[in-house]
Amino acid sequence: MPRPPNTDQRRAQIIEGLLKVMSKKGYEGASTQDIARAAKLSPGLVHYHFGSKAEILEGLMKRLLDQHLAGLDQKIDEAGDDPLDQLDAFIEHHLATGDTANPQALAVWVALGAEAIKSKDVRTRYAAGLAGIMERLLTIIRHGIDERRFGDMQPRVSASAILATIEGYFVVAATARDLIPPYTAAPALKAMARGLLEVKR
Amino acid sequence: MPRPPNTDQRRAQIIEGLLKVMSKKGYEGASTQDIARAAKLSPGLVHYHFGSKAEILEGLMKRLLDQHLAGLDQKIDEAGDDPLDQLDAFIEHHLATGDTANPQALAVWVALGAEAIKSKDVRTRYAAGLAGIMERLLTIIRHGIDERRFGDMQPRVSASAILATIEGYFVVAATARDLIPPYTAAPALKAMARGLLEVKR
Amino acid sequence: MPRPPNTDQRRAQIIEGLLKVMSKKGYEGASTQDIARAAKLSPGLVHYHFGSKAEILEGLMKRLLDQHLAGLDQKIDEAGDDPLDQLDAFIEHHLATGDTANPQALAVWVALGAEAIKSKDVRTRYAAGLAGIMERLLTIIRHGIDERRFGDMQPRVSASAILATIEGYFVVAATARDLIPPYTAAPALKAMARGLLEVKR
Amino acid sequence: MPRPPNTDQRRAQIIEGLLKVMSKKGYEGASTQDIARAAKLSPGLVHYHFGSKAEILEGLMKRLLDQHLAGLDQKIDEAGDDPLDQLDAFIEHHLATGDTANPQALAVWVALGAEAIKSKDVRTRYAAGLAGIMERLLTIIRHGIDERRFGDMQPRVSASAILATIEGYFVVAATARDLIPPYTAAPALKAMARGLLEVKR
DNA sequence: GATGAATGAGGCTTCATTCAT
DNA sequence: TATGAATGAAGCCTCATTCAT
Repeated sequence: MPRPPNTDQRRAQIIEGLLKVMSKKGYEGASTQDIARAAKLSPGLVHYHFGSKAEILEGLMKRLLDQHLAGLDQKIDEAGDDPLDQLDAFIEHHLATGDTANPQALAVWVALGAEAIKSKDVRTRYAAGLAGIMERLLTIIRHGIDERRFGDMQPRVSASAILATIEGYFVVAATARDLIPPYTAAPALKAMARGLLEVKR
Repeated sequence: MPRPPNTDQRRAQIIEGLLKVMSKKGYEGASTQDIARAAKLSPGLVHYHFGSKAEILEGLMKRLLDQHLAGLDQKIDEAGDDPLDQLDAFIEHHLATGDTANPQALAVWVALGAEAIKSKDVRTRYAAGLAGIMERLLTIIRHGIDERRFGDMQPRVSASAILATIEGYFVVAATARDLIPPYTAAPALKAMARGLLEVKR
Repeated sequence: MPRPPNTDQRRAQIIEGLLKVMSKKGYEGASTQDIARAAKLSPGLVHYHFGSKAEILEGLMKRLLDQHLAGLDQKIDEAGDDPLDQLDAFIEHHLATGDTANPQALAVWVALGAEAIKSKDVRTRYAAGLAGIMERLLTIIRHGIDERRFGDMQPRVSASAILATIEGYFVVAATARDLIPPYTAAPALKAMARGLLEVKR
Repeated sequence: MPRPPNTDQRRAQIIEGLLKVMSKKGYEGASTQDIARAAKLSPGLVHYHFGSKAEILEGLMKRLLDQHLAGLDQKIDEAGDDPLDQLDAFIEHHLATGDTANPQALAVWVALGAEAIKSKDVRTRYAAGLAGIMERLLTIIRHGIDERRFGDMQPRVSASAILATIEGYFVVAATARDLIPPYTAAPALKAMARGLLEVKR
């Protein structure tokens, strides 16, 4: 009499465990036992559901990106058809709420950036994540250019600059939050982006 | 007739060893043996010259920051008295040359950001480093405001935004360089900064 | 369907391993690997069941003292109500049987004395152990005084002297056994104690 | 032009260094560097004057014993010809002055006892030291018996018992001094010895 | 004689992973 | 599925000893 499979739930639990631990200790610092404890599971079970620590990380990245992009797409969608509104929605989704809400995800994201340097696998996924985000931005920018709301410039240049600013705010917020006056990140980036995109009116 | 002291040289060698290894494997991934090998020294010697691995990291951060700030100050100085020229010099020092020259230092800097989340010590130093860089930027911005070349805004907001963009370009360059069109980082940030600072003429 | 827990047994095994090794090499000389080998366990397992080498020592001290005091209390109990009989039982429990039986425990006890000088933790426990033994002795002596079988003197002075003699026999037996004529320790201490306690009849 | 040899002085310095360190950290805990530091000498010099750490210990034991026996012989000599006076002098030399004066030497002696269990070399020397001390005691006792001041008993039994008490006081004083009421060690041992030796008048 | 840098083995501990149940 | 014991490699660091000067 087989018990009902709960693999998905367990995997989610474990990924959540890694998220918690990793936000404080990084990836290498997160031992299997730490993860198990944070997930309230036994150590053996972790390797039952994941072949290796690296696989958990893979799962975590996927979850983080999927959630982020889903939320982002929704926000952009809700912004309507105006490219400037869409741009603002894009920026706010990344930087609003006390300049980057969820500090755990923030810390993990920064840790992932460092991990990407060491591991080709992580780098590939991390870059794909950034590319996915940038894709949304490019769509908005191209739309703005088409509508003549933005100047005629190379979208990739502007998009990568905006993306870089967001990434940079993440790093600074996670390591030296005091340097950023509260609630200024999103407005500042909006101003910068307007300069870059030569927004009309 | 003792052997001539060479501690300074050895310490520099070891720090250089950490730099090399860390740029590929991160801090935790850089084992004592790795560092010794990269420095072409015996493992025991590492701990003869440094009390702990953390101390080597401390030395590395100091070296990185001191060199960076020295170069930065010189560039700003050479830029003359015009605040806009100074701003450009500041930006170029960080982002010119194929969008951030020394890839090793770049990778290490990103790794340090991640390490800063885990270790209070590293965080303190890292934040101090960022603060030092920002201080230069604030000086430039205040100078521009005084001269009425920049609009009248809160310098810290602009400074942190510019700093964030630089940090973000570092991360993206180190992890997903393809996303940045070559040689566009400095110009893009200059454009953004002009928008933000309401540069006159 | 988990593997049945055997932590208690394993811990006992490891403590036994330390006892064996320590009796020959002392505490510092007993390496983790030595202990594991003596316990017929893998090195990693030692730290799975004990947080540190110091914890194993703690366990060993506890075991040694608990066993010793349990045996001692039983012997005193069996001696009946006569204080002189109790005293003799006390002395014999420590010094009979070829002048201190278990040579392993003896050697370990001497090593613990040395360790007590270096480590506050060990010192505290060691002193507590001595105090526990002395407590039994004090009870006997006070009982003898009450019954007017012993002279009227300060019990602590006599008790500490008797305790010192026992401790000293341990050291000499463990390091220069030849100096003690066989089977003379207990009788000699009994004679000394009688002089000290002014035993009547 | 050879410089004046100072080997003896240096050796004494180094031995003194070991004494200091060993009284706090034991023999294994006393690293070569520790010893050098305590002796205010360079690490290299330690091995220039002593072939190994073990040799320093050998030197220390010799110094400790020679000094001790010299002082002891003098005290006994000063006590005159009365065997009881000699006995008291013997006891006082070991236990007077706040129950064992020099705490450093005391701690080292206890550490040596533990070391004797591990190392045959140390054991041989340690046993020889004890034997030397006991020899003095035996001489006194035999003298007392001859003079009919002591009863007719086996001198070695009494001597080893007295020696054991002294050793034991050392251990207790070094590890749990509180258990010994101040200034009671010598008087208590005198009383015990009188019982044992059946001292007349 | 003297200095202090250099060596390399070994110690304690952590950890990803496997295994018996 | 689940548990938690078990393994063995590897990491950081200490240390007696040697060596170049």
